Amino acid sequence: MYLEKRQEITERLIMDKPVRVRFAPSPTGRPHVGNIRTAMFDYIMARRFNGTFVLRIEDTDVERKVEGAVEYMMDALSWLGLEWDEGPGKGGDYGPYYQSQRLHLYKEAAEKLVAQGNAYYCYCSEERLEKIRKEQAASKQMSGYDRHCRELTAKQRAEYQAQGINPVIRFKVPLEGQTMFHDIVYGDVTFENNTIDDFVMLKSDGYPTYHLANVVDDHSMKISHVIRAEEWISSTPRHMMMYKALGYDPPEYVHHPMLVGADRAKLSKRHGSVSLLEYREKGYLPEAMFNFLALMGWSLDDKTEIMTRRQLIDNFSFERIGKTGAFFNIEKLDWMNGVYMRALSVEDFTNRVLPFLEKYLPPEVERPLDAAYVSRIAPLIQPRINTLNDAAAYADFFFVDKLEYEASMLIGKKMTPEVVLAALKGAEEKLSSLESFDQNLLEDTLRRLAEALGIKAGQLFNPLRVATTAREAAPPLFETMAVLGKERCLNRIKTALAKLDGS
RNA sequence: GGCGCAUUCGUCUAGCGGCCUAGGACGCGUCCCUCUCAAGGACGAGAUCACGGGUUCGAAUCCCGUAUGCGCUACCA
Repeated sequence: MYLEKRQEITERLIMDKPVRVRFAPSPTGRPHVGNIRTAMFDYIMARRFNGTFVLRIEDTDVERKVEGAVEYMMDALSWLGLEWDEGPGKGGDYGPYYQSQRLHLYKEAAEKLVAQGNAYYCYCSEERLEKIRKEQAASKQMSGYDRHCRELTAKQRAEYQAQGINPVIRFKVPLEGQTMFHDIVYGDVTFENNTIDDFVMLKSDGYPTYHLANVVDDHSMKISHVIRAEEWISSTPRHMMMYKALGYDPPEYVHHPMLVGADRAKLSKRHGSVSLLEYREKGYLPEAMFNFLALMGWSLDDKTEIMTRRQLIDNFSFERIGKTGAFFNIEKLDWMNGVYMRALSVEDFTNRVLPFLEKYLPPEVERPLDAAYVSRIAPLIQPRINTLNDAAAYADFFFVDKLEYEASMLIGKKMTPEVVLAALKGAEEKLSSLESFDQNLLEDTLRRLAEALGIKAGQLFNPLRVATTAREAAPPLFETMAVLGKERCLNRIKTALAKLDGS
């Protein structure tokens, strides 16, 4: 019943106005999986309710800005199929979509708030701010700006101005009362106004802080739902205050839990492999990644896990977003990627694995690879690897001429060199007289040979496997040999015999 | 320190007052299948639902407190 009520509320909120959501990354580096998961919620939400997905670049921190970060971001979004409807590369009616190109809007809003008495110029130096922070920390007082410039007289302002100080604009937070907002995931959240300090809206370089830019843009871009990580909950009351002072209607808020590292702390670069693009390089499939990421912090029911993009979109609902931080479990991703890999058609798999083989196979292997040959190998490796870049290490023996292994590998447990020698010699003889190297014929021939030699099938197959693949675990023998072909197999058996002689 | 949010198997999660002696998945173990390896199938171990009080005939589910974790506390986002 409780759930139904919430659902009703959500549906109504959605009906009220067209759904417009935005993903608003700050171009400070490679996009990590946590960022992208937020974008995914935006995308799914937009598609689910026939809305618009806006990409907006929050490049308001000149110092942290990283060259190429926007391209990385767009690359990552595109790889996952998170296509945006408005934004860089797409245009739209609410641009520009780079905040650095919208500076006049923020300035205008900030000055309006100053004129209304909701904000003020602050001339405090960084040194002073640093000093009060230290004092506050030492005396364990509440931290935050001490409102030194809140009630400056016109004369005082003129004096500071004359000193050539570029002021910041701070919001005048009410000293009393509470600010409350409703979050669709977390419910009602209330803050005492006296725990919030007079935050900076406009920096002295003329750039806005996140808080101001966010409010101005979400309003002017007609954003209906703000979807962002839980870390923003504490900032939301500031945003509410600005909406109110500016006379805007606030959007709906959907905060979602964060992705955490192994130490349960907010995911960041020090947690290692967190950049989304790294998963592409490691050979994960975008559809698996999409499915997996959607399940971090969201679930459909008590059992469904493998879902197509369409199913994920059609079944998405806020009510099913969880509230607790999720740890990125790579082992489960590996499993899920394997599921998706096995579901691919051979042709599709071949096309996807080809570049990975090109890249990771040893340098002596001639390039470009023969696509027809790869497509014969593909079905043998497809069910046995979990990521595309496992392919090269797993299937190298199909490509490499000189196999490296110890002679002792040929002699399995409960086997003697004599038996192995006889088995391989017998195989060499039988196989060389074979006209076709068909998988069924091979099996038939070799099983018969084992029988004739008076050994178990495995006692023949195992050394043969090592001889032809240089490993004890490999794809099924006869299929493998059929793909390798007669000449290569016989050569490898000869090499194995030589190794046995030498030992 | 202040404020906010959270807390169910190792991990991701189901659970919305009786269906819960808590379900599923990954991983792990045993077995089956089998030329090895995967895949697949069967079975199993694994959670006193953070703890303590309350409310109720009945609580993992509601309330209060405590603990712990995380987030915010920047002219970062």
